[in-house]
Amino acid sequence: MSWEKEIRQLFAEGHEKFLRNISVDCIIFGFHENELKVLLLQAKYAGSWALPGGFILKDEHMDDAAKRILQERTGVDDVYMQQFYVFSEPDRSNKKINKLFLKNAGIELEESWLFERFITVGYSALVDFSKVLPVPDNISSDCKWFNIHDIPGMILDHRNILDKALENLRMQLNYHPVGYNLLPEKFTMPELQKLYETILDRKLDRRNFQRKIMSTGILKRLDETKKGVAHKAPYYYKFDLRKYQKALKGGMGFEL
Amino acid sequence: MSWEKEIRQLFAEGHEKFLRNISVDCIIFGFHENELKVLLLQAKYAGSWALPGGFILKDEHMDDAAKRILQERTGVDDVYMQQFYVFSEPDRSNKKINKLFLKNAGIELEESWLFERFITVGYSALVDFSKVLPVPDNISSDCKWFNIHDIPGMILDHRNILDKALENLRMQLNYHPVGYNLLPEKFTMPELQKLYETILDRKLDRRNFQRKIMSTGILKRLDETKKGVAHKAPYYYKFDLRKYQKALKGGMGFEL
DNA sequence: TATCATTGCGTCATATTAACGCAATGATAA
DNA sequence: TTATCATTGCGTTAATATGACGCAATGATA
Repeated sequence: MSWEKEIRQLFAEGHEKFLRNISVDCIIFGFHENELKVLLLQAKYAGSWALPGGFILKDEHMDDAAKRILQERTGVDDVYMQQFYVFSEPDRSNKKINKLFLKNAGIELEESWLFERFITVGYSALVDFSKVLPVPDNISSDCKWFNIHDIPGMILDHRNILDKALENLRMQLNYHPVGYNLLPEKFTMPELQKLYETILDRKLDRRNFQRKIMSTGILKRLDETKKGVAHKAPYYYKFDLRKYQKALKGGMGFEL
Repeated sequence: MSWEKEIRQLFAEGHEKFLRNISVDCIIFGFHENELKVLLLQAKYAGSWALPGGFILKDEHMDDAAKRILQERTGVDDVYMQQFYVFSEPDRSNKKINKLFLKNAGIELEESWLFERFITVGYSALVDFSKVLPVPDNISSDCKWFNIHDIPGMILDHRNILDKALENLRMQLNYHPVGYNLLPEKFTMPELQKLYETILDRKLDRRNFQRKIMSTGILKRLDETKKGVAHKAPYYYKFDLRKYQKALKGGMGFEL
C-alpha cells in the first residue's frame, strides 16, 4: 500500500480499528556516556519533536499496545515498560497538527476521529542504550536520542509528559529495576553511581554509595577489571537478578 | 425527564456527550470505628456491587469528571482524589451487564456505545467518614460502606481495581495526606495509629509511633482529652496543615 | 621512574530505629 | 471510699544506619 493511502486510511477509517479518544505515549529512557537520554521522533512536515505514540487496537491490552507502538515507531523491542500517568487536559488535541500534516501530505479530509480530543496514557520504558538502533517509521522523518538536559521543542504537552516521567523515574528509583534495565550486562561502580546521580540530579558520596549498594547484595563483582583507563582500574559488576527481584519488593532497604 | 427516558437517552446518545471507550471508577476510602471502609453501589436489578463510575464529558478534565461522578452518584462532595492506575484488559466490557440492565428496565436497544469495550481509570478518594451521607443515584438501588476485610461480590474487575487502590494507598501512606483526609478534625493518637495499622496491615509499637509522628511536627496536641473512657484519657490532636503540606514534599522523614 | 586521577576499603561521630520500662490517669468494681 | 486495671504519656538503652572523610593501591601517562 502506498504511503499516502495508508495515511488516508488511518485518518478516515482508523476508528474502526482503534479505541477512540485514547492514545498511548512512550518515554524511552536510555543511559549513554554518563548521560540520561530520551528517544524522540520528529513528525514529517513538523519542526517540533514528539514522543513515540499511537493507539490501542479494539481488542488489545494497553500494555501490549504500548509495546507494539514502541516497536513499530522506533524499532525498539522487548523492553521494560510501565504506565505512569494519564494526561487529560481538555485542550490537548492533535487537531491542528493533524490537519497541517494532512495538508502537507496532500490529503484532504473534513472529518476524522483523529481531530477529536485525546486522553493519553504515559508509558515509561527503560532500555539498554547499546542495544537500540533507532529507526523512524513512516510518518516520522527522524528518530534520535536527546540528552535529558537538552530537550528540543516538543508538540502539545509532550514536554510536560516527559517531565512527569522523569519525576516518576526518580520516585521509583529504589523500587524498580532501573539500574538493571538501563545498563549493559556488566558495568563499573562509577557508571552505576553516575546513573543514580543523573536520575536524582545530585551528587552522591562515592564510598557511601558503594557500601550501600553492596550491602543489598544485588550486585556480583566480577574478577574482570576495566581496561585502558589512566588510573586504577575499576572492577566490573553485574546484577544478581534473583536477589534484585527480591530486594525490590521491600524497597532497596536504604535511602540514597 | 422520566427515569426510563433518561436511561434510554444515555444508552442511545451518550456518545455525543461523553468520550468513548473510557470510563472512570472511584474507590472511596473512609475510616470508622477503627476500620478502613470503602463505599460501594449496587446497580438496580443486579446482585453484585460496583465502584461508583462514570464517563468523561467531551470537554472536561478527567480529574473534574472523577469529582463530578462521585458527587452525582454518592452525594459525596469536595474530597481529595487522585488517579492511581488504568485498567485495560480487553475483555472488561459492560456489554452483558448493560444489556441485562436495559432488559430489566424494559428498554430495548440493539446498538449502544455502552456495549463497547471500556478502559477505565481508577481514582482513589479519601473522605471523612463522619461527613458523608451516602445517597444512591438513579441507577443504583443501594449505596453502602463496606469493611475492607468484608467486601461483597463485585462486577467485572472491580475487585481487582479495589485491591490495586489499597496497594496504592499503602505505598503512598508516607507521601500523601492520608491521615488528614481520612480522620475527623480532631482525633486521638490511638485512632491515628490504628489508621496506619489498618492500612499497612501490621502492628506498630505505640510509643515509637507517637514519637515519630510527633517528631515530624505535623500534629498539634490540644488541651482537650477524650471523655468517658475507662482508663487514662488520651489527648486530642489535630493536623498542623502548614507543616503537614511541607513535610509531605520530602516524604514524612521516617519509615513506619 | 615519577606523577596523578581514581579506586577499594576503612574509620568515626552522629542520627535513627526497635524494643522495652514505668509512673500517671480515671472509670469501674469491690 | 478505695483498690483494680487497661491504657496513656514520657523516657531509656542497645543495635543499626548514615554522612563525612582518610589513606594506601593501581596503572596509564609524562
